[in-house]
Amino acid sequence: MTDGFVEAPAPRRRTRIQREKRDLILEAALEVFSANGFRGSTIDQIAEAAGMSKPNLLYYFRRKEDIHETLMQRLLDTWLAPLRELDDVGDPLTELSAYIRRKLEMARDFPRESRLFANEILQGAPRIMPLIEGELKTLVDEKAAVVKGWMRAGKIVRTDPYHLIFSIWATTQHYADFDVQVRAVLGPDRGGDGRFEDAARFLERLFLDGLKPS
Amino acid sequence: MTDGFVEAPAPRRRTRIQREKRDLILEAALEVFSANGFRGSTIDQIAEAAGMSKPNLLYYFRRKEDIHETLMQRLLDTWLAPLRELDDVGDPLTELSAYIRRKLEMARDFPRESRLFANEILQGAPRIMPLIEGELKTLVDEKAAVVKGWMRAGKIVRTDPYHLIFSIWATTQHYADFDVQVRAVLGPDRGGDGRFEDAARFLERLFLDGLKPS
DNA sequence: CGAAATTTTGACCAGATGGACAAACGTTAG
DNA sequence: CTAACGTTTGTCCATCTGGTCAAAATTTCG
Repeated sequence: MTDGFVEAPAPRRRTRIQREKRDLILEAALEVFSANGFRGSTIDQIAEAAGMSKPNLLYYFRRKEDIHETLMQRLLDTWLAPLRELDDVGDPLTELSAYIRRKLEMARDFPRESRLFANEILQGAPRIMPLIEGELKTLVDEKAAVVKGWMRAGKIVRTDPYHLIFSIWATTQHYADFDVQVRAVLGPDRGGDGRFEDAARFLERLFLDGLKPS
Repeated sequence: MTDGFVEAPAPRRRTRIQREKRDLILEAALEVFSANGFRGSTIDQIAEAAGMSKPNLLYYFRRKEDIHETLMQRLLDTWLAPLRELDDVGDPLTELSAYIRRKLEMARDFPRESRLFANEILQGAPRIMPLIEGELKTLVDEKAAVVKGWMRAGKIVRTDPYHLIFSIWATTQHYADFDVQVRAVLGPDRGGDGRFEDAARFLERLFLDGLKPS
């Protein structure tokens, strides 16, 4: 009774309906939040997208913020998964290429997640700063150390591992976050489904060899 | 009387006060919009930031959307300036390096502009799609052709000029749009003012030579 | 089955927000 | 100086929005 549960109805245990409906709401909220941002989204919109009434939705999540918080918490794991897979053993250049490919696949397959995250960071990460400074930073530090090891071993060029990770994030997430711009600029011909493969080819080349002709 | 002016009080000509106050409002709106997004910002916030009352502000801009529209229109020129300077003559690799440096300087010196733009694109560019498909696309097409010329001449590696431009946008704007994340991950030591120089060094290296050790 | 617990709904509320308006106040040019 | 024009303010309004609540409907389980 006194322990700090933040979620809506669960004094003891989640029922089947609660699990189902909460998932439904989170899916709807992902759709709405990622398209309109937190403040740009209304509970009514989410409720409608989830096929239920507003008071009904509020039975499962007391407050709008709770939905967002739960969503972000679940999201972060998915979001960091590709980086988690970056493996110390195995050929460095292959590993990095694979990481870039995985991140690009995520931008293609989970653009809503990417935009939700981008939205949050853009606003100064008011609701997830602890996660950034905690879980995310820890993982980046760990993988930056791995990359540093590769550099010391002469397997890849000596540069800044942090900025390397940033540049991979930036270039890949760009295809989710700035999708409308990418499609508009490429035009109807080249902006179709093939754009991710083109991007993959380009990025692989860029990160391995740069632009200077050999 | 019948020509299509959208702006507030100007049946004929702007007065001195109108020019000054409108500039004041646009500056305040840049601050507020870039931090909270369009829907997340209120006229009251902008009015307060501009040091005037809400009705007074509404005397200069009839509607919230008008402020945003004017802001975006003025912004786009500044924003595309670095790309405009990309010059056909001159050494390609030097030109590209200079472009990257200029874009990074813009991310450093005009982060609010970058975030405002990112916010708008993230939401699907509902208010500036015409500018994207028009002015922006035209310029990119033009400069992509220049880059293509360099490739044909063997001055730089043969890849996709559009994705090259995207990757420069993405990596540089990242330092404005995702600033809080960058600073949080780098930590208090390395997240200080030096981060832009580190980024500049890293990006120059990446775009020229890639990661593969020679 | 039938009581208890869970879920759903309609009605309602308070505060925020975009915007209208007329009256008061300032400025400027003839 | 003063009339015309430009600027500022206080007040007001309709709508939107997050959230409450009690009653009704449904599900669960002994």
